[in-house]
Amino acid sequence: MTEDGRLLRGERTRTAVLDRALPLATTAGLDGLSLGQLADTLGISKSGLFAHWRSKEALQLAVIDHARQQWTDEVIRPGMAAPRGVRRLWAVHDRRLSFYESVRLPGGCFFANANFEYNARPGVIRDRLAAELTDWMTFLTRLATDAIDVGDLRPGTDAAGLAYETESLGVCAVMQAPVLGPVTFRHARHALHEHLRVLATDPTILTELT
Amino acid sequence: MTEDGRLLRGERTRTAVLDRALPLATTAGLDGLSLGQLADTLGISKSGLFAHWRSKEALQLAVIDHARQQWTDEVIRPGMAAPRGVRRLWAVHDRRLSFYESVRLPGGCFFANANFEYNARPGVIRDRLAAELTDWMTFLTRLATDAIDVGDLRPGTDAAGLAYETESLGVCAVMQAPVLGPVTFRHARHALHEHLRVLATDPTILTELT
DNA sequence: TTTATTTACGAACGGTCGGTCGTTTTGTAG
DNA sequence: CTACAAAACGACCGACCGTTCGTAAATAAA
Repeated sequence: MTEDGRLLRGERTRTAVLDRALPLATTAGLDGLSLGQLADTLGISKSGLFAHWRSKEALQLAVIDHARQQWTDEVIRPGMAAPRGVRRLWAVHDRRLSFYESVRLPGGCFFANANFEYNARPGVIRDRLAAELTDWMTFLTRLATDAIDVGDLRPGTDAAGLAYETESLGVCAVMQAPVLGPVTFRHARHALHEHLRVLATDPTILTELT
Repeated sequence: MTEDGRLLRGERTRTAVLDRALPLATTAGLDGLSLGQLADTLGISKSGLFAHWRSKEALQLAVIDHARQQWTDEVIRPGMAAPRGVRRLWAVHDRRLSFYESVRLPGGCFFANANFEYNARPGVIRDRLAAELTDWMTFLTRLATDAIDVGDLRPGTDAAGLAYETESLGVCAVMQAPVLGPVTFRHARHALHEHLRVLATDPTILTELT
């Protein structure tokens, strides 16, 4: 956008629209996202959106890409800065919780909301969301496997199971926090910490983590 | 309804409507529930619904009550038949997983979906859903506390934390099963089983459970 | 400066939404 | 049988939805 706030054309307009669409889709739902409302809050006309995306569905898919990009930049990449092994697994878990604990996004996690919304609605969007979830679980499993490989966790540890538990604790903390309060984040941290302590070859590794 | 399938008036009509509305609201969302579509599939007129509920919101609240009733009858009550202590906590966890594992309800768990849908939408419905979630967590915590009181779990065990982990594992298994497959149910059972074994005063109690 | 293309606009479309109204049907109580 | 109230109906309302279209403005290329 220009210095006076007006939108420029082309790519910059597109990212500006997606920046605005993501929080709207997070709170109102990816399907409940209203193109009219989106255009109004951007100060552009509804029909102008169709110059950039051929349909609402195309825009929704772009929102998903945008959300993944943001998630990668703000959560995964910083978490990956931690040393390999169980420290990195913990860093990703902790970053995710911190991200939502500091109320960065109203409406909770976009991907969790969208997955729930489209669980029973076949179509292109559901397939895309399913692929994102599969990728994410593969990533978590790889973190767990690495923690086993470097010797932080006992050989024979169920990497996929550990990834599943990490994901469950994280998602539910974000989901239930608006109702049950920030205690859910403490529970999510404590539960995984306890479990890792049981699985660790040297429990003292865990004591130095938050 | 009469022997030829037509609806009678009064209470029986109301429960017939709710029986039909609950799966629709589970798949399309409590807000995405369409009164026109609901009336069509029931073979009645849309305006006829307003003879029983003054507004869509009133019907949505009735759907929540109906879902809770069904949940109590089909999941909680059978689970409570188990002996006190850790066996009962496990029975409730297991019943919940079995309920959805056998594909009883398309669209997953109504309450989980609705909670996600209304997390960022203040209003009467959100308040009601929040109350339901609070009640449910209180119930789970009570089960955990009881398991401690009867001596199944170590004194000093974090009952609220255990309840939180139970809920997280159960919800996410149902949520992710459509994408990741039934392996999520195995993970949810295995993870809680492992955790309970760590917390148990006598681990042999756990071996006799599934 | 002229030309071509992208970008944005306002108006309008068909469709669905929740909701209202007057009327008719239906069950039940007297 | 009569009278009354609950229940169901069809027609209709205004609002909003995603989408299209013809056109005008803005940019980039010539």
